[in-house]
Amino acid sequence: MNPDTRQHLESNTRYSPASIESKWMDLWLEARLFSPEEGSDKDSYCIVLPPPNVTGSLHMGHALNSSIQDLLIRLARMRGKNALWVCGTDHAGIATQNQVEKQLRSEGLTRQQIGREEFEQRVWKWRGQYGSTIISQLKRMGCSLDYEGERFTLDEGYVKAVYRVFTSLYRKGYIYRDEYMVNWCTGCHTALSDLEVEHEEEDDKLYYLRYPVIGEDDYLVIATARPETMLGDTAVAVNPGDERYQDYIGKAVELPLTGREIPIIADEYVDVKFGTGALKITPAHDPNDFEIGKKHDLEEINVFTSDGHINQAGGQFAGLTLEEARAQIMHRLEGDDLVEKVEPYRHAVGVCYRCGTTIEPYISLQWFMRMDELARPAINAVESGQVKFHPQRWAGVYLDWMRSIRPWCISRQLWWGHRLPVWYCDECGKIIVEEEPPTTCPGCNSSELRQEEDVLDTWFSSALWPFATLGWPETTERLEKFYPTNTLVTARDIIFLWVARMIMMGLEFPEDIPYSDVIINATIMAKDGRRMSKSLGTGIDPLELIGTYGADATRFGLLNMASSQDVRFADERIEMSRNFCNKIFNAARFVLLGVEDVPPAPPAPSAATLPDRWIESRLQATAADINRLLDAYDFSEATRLLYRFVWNEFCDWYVEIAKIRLYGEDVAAKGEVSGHLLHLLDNILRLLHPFMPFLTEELAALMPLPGGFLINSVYPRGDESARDAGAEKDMEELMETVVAIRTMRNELTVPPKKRARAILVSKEENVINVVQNNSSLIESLSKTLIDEHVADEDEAAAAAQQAAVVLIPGGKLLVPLAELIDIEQEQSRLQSVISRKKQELARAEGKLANKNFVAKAPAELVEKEKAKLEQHGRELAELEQQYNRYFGT
RNA sequence: GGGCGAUUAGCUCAGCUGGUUAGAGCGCCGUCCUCACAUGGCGGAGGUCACUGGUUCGAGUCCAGUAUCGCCCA
Repeated sequence: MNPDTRQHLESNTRYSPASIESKWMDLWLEARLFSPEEGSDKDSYCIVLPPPNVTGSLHMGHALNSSIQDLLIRLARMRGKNALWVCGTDHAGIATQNQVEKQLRSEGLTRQQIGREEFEQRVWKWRGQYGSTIISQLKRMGCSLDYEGERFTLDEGYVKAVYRVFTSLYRKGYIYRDEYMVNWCTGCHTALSDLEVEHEEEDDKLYYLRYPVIGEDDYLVIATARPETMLGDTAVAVNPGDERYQDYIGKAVELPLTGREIPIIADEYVDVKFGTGALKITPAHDPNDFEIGKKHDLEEINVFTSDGHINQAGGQFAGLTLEEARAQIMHRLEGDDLVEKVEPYRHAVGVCYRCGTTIEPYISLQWFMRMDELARPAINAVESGQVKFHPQRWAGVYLDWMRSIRPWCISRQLWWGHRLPVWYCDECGKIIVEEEPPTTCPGCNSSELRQEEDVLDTWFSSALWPFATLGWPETTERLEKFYPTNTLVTARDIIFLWVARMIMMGLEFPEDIPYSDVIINATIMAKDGRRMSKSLGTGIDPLELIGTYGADATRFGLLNMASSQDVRFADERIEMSRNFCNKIFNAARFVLLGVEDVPPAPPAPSAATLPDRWIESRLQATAADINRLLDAYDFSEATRLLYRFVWNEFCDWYVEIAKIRLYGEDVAAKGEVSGHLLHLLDNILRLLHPFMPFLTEELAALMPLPGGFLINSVYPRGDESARDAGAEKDMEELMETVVAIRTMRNELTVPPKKRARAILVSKEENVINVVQNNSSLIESLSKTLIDEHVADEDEAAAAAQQAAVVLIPGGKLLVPLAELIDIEQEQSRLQSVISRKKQELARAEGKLANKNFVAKAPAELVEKEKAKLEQHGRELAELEQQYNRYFGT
């Protein structure tokens, strides 16, 4: 170690992540360690990053999600796989267009003013400026993505894949054009698919309106939440079984404010319990009414414009916004005494997932994709277990949706995205669908061709992500090697938007599943137990966490708190992880600074002490368990296991015990323990690396061991057969002994520095050996020297007149009191020890008194209880004897 | 309206196929600035496992129902 490094380590008692993190990311990138090896014959492992929205920035979901993905990809790499984590973003049609339109507005412009071509140029420019925000944030997280191979859903090659898929599906008849009712966002001015509409409960009003019956002095009262749609009513419907309205069926009402005459029809769909049981039917503005309209051959009168105003069909109200129209219509109806009442009404309202505007059901000419045939093999892939969900329950969610899948509206009235590869011939009306732009119409030879204005749903292109990013439709080396990919890690709200569609498209085009495992990561909720919400201000910015605690701690903390269950965010977890990082840093400081000037001897099993054998056994067991947990995707349990091993076993015990030899006089022992410490630290760093890459890489670089980047080192697999059960048992008893002494000392308020001595009372040879062979260890850790051994009570009584008694496994210790503390304290302490022991005895007695337990429980368990009974009974007797000897009865 | 999930210490969460003295982190109490670490050490207190029934020798764990909260779908 060079003197500067030494000085730096000596003077810094706390781990400070900031400078180290950026340093290592630069070095990794420079050494090109994140890209797969070309022409490698290693097994492949591939994850595709679910492409984040190019306008997006890192939120808690991404942070957790990418922590998991990076853990998996680093693990695979360390396990010797040729690993590829595909990087990139999707073009996010609506979101990006909205961003740029906002920018234009600030310049007093609209996209219509500058035209489509210039608008597209503006968007590309915007993307160049802001589009890599989230990618650079992933670098801050430490993510080892293949940044060099970053993809974008509007890349040249990617567009080719999209057009190939579109034309193919069109020719198979899955894609078609139709005039149909769609979800229309008046804010974004486009159609949306069902999945892009979010439902929110809202407090609204239910308006009861009177529609006069023609030719009679009577009226029907209908209830509606949207009175402004009445301008487009073309019928009133009642349930055919509703006795209240039998006489009205077949008659007609006069539609107020318009004077139009509309029929009263009967339809089973009408719910007699809703409102008055009479329903206004507006086929152009309600999906259910649309169906009823088709059935009864009603006219569809569209009264809205695409930007949320009343159109010419709305007569005197034309030009008003929907809100204004509602107010004016209600005002007029009130004036005509046609309002029965208005009630408060709570119902779910559909809103745009991008801008929050209320969605209007709207009839328009759109492109659709039929999904049922595509869904069938995708259902089968999950049912058969070819694609597995983790946790498994999400497979059910996927299957439910897939089994009742509906046609997908794939066209969007936007200028940013993949413009449909569709041309219309104005001469003969032919529709031409080609990957390459046609020059003349194959039907009439006309060159007057017009390309479709609409673009595709962004999710249409991102459904191709697992293979389009690897080069499909070309047969590239990447596609051959990495498809199908291995694992997809994503949030649950993306199961339908992505996972389902990726599986369908994968099976249809490269004709294989896109990945075999789908991990649905937990949702991190706000502290109020609900989803984090920007508008409520309950969101937490992961970048702030990284700033405060470091990327490693943020990653470890997120993995620790998020198991398969949703979890409320708790910064204590991140703080705990920050402290853990600091603990590791300091343990490494101890090792690195302590072993530096001795030649580290390799750990020789024969020379190993009990603690050496114990910690090695624990290391092997821990490593094996970690591997098993990671293979089962149980990341949070893996963090707990690592924490326990590093902190509670290595730091709390082994390091403390190592100090005896490290700071002692015996040079050979010093070398041996140095060897063990380096070996352990090396393994700990490698085990931790996929969880906290920066700190571990930094510390590994300071190790006086050969080897390059830790990121390229071998992940310890652990070896169950290398476990040393005897050493583990002996060491556990030794630790129990130390803790028992410490507890006694604390309870008797013995000053921490006060040295004490103790007499071991035991007849068990192994106990005597272990205690005697490790008396310096016990002394160092408990400030109590066991310097005498007697076999039984009589000898013990002779050896110590007045002593505190400490039960230890296989015997007890007598700690002469005279020099320690007063007798009374020991008396009350002993009383509480006795009462605790009585409880334990009673528990075992109770179980064994139950005849059914003895008869039916496994013999092994019964034996265990009997052993407990015996042990507790014996110990209680000894304690009571001790008590009586000193304090009378 | 349908489905899924949760309810365990003051807080945030673990607890695999039913059998451990029900665990962790934070917080709390006591104590210690011991030469890796006060983002620390040592010791400790704290739980009728939401409720009601059932299955079982034995239930936090399995079954049924109830309540509350959350998420998704319509």
